[in-house]
Amino acid sequence: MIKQDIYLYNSLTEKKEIFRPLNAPHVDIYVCGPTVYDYVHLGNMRPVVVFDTLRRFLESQNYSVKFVSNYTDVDDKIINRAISEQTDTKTISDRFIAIFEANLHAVNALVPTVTPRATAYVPKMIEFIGELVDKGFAYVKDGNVYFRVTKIKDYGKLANVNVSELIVGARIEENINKENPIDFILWKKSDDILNWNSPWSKGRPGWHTECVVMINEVFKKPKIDIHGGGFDLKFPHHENEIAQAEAHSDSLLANYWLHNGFVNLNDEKMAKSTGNIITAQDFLEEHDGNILRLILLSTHYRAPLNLKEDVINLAKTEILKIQRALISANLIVDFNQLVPQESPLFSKFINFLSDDLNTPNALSVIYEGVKELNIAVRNNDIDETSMLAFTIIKMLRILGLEKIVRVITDEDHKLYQEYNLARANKDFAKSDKIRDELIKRGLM
RNA sequence: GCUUCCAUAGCCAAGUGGUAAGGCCAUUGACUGCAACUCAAUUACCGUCGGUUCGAAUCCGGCUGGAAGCUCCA
Repeated sequence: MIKQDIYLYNSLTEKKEIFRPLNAPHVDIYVCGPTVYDYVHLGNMRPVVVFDTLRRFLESQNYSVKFVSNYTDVDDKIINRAISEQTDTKTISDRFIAIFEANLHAVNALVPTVTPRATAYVPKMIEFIGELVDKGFAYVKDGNVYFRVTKIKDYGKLANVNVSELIVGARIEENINKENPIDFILWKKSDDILNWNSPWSKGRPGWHTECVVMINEVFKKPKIDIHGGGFDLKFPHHENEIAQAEAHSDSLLANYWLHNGFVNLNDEKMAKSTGNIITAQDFLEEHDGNILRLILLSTHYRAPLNLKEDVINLAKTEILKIQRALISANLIVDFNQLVPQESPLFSKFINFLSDDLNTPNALSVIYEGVKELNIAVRNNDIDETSMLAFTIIKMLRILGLEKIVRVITDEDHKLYQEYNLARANKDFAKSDKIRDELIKRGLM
């Protein structure tokens, strides 16, 4: 039973639309994953957290989600790295996939239903490209295959770019092989260390083709519900995916195109080219993954997010605030026996998430709950405490922040009771000693 | 050059036509054996100029400042 209407901002139409899956309650989501040639940086973690949260939210609303995120393991950068390290590309890919997956785990992202690797689908890509050639949407030149963009009448509809202006824009590299400067490559002739035989040449597929084919193959259909990724992928990557899907299957590939904003570092774009980056690995070695997750959810997913020291400290403080409230609640109610009853706050929370995944507002509901919980605990209102704790934990789980909930042991309970007893007996020397221990355990 | 987007308190950040959510910080008070925690109270006319409107942070236009895309990129 689906609970209520959900609105999502669709980049394709540039407006919020009511979300209607093609085959409810099933939802198909594809998110462009990383090219696995190096450590990912914090910017790469944004789509991970955003779309994982979308998935969790949809599942909480009783949708059954097939969540697919690929690994691009066919790429010049991987080849170059493999050559410079005198190894093969698979070694490089495997290494950085493992690191990336550890990063995903650290931010408590659910494991995707499927994580296809481009290398596993190359024969299908060759087949796909062949069909485009047969249909006249692609042409072969010197062993390379290019997509004939002019065959797509409204090319540019996603990124809102104009073909003639693009050409005038002149930053497109001159390539005399192409019929048109904006045509993009589907098959690249190459005898590098990573290549496949094709009817046109020994070579490898183009990046834009990889995603389309993986979507077609993994979902076994030409059109899915949601396609996500960073803003920068809108053009040309997603635009070109759409063009190929239209040519191949007369489909726009996905009904809803979602794009997350960028992460800036100290007011500058986070980019490897300028060296202004923090790798996810480095950040997560220094800070808890929940901190990163909270930071990424504290700003609406489409807005830019500026990372700096203050923001990290703020996230730490906020997590502590939630933790403290739940600990004090846990000291008077058993979390294993919470009455499964939701506070009215819960529907407010869901309403915010239903409005284009407004996580900042959703978080504000959690803080509201925290305040109510603190009051309930102080009043020793067991029923209210139980209900609020249940509700807050449920909300945290939907945001993927449930790991911040501390587990209180029997020993902790006992210690706390001793503390209260000592205070009641005005044995302050003893109570202060216990207090130190409680603080040490993070319980006060 | 072309195309988009953004500009809300010391900081983070919602709100997109009816007189500014939430959090951090700060100040004051309550609670406390002292403290911490917690609770309560206080703190913004929304970059700027002009227009539309009974009414605008919210719509339109100019200006200033900033960002992104047009090339690999989350």
